[in-house]
Amino acid sequence: MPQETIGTSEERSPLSKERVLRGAIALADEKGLAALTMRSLAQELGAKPMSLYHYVANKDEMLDGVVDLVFSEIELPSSAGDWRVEIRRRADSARQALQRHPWATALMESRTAPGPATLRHHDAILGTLRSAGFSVKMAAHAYALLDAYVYGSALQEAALPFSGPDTVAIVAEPIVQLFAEGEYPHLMEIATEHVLKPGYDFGDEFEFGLNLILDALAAALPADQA
Amino acid sequence: MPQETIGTSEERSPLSKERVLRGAIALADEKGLAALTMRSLAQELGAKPMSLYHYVANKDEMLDGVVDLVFSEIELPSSAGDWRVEIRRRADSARQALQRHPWATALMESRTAPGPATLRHHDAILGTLRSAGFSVKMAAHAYALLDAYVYGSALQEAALPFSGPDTVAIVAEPIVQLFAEGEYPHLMEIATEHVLKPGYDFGDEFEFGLNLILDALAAALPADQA
DNA sequence: CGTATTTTCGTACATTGTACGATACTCTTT
DNA sequence: AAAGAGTATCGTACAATGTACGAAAATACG
Repeated sequence: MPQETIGTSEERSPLSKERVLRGAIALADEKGLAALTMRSLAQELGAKPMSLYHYVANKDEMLDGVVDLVFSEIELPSSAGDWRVEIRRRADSARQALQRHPWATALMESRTAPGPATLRHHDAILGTLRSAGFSVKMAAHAYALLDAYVYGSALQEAALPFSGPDTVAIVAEPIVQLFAEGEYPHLMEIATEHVLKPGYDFGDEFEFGLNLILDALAAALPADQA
Repeated sequence: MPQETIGTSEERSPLSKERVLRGAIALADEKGLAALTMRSLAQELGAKPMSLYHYVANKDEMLDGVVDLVFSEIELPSSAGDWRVEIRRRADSARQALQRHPWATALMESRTAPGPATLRHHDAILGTLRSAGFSVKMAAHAYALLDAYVYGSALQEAALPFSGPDTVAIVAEPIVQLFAEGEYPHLMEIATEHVLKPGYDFGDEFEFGLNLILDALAAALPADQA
């Protein structure tokens, strides 16, 4: 049966690096990072495994590209306008991107080779800080601080067994029972009196920390400019 | 030649979960996380691969145990004494632990099941904050903030292609040349005027951020207590 | 001793990344 | 249209990995 161009709705749009990387992201989003294998990705794209290697040198390099693509989803801050607004916007945007792709945080660690989107991203933030009046040194400090916080929060959130407001209780209840023995009293306290309360949202923790950092940086700005 | 109890200095101390986990850490420290395979670990321990499975259910559970062991290396803060001193001590200690085991940061992401050392650790920090006078809610905020910062910094540091003061220049110089084209002007500026300066140490960035956060939390404490 | 339990291991298999070379396809030049 | 050159796809095969399964060896205990 050598006919094949009939109605098989298998879309065989031609491959490309772009399509490979986007397919990888989609697969990781859908089935998790562990399910992202060259074989399954090829199948998803309607191709055979070895075909991918025409667009990526190897899996590691592909993951580098994937990370850079995720970075490109993050809104860049502008150097004009209020720096606090701009920095906050990109922080929220980064958090959202890493929420959409929770596996990405893990990836960013192992990859040491930043791609163009990553570099552009870093450059934009530094530009915003410099335009706001921070000295070179202070901009570096602020940048390291903000970045550590954003990625650290993403790490925390990815490790949480729940996501979104009010979904906590379902998962947490049995866990709380486990150490009701009184071995971790303060964890208990936080859990029952804060996290398990209806309406709890991890996003609030994020906003609190971000505000605190921005306020403190704003307070340090005048002295730095002098 | 069926003799074997002679002088072969292969130490065949009996296996144990402890020995397996510590061996795993040692191997990851030495050869990197990718080199940590059940086979190589078994060899390191003078055993055969399948023997390990009497002490760990599978590799994933082993990694959970490894992460918990790394956590146990971090100094716990005390609830007595100045909270800022205590929190700082544990932050520095955590950074050091994650510097000793740079691969651990990546692991912490994927594992969702915290071990006893991890729980004890979290509990101790919350205890210190509560003793300092923070409200439940504020303690949760402060804790999330501090933790995100510490792990985020570890993530950054692990991604850096250098480590320790003054080792930057060697690696960074050629990179800087690469985008000397002027595409990333602010990165250039930071690089040449700050990071590449002799005496640069990433640890200084860490301390700056930690101080800023602690100061801001201290400032928020009185209002929170009221 | 023997017997029961624990600890160690040998073999085997499925899954992964990917090296290597062959095939199919596309485009230019005649 | 034919031929040739390049490009994109793929088939086959191999080494490395986690680990299921059950056998063997070591140990503990009556």
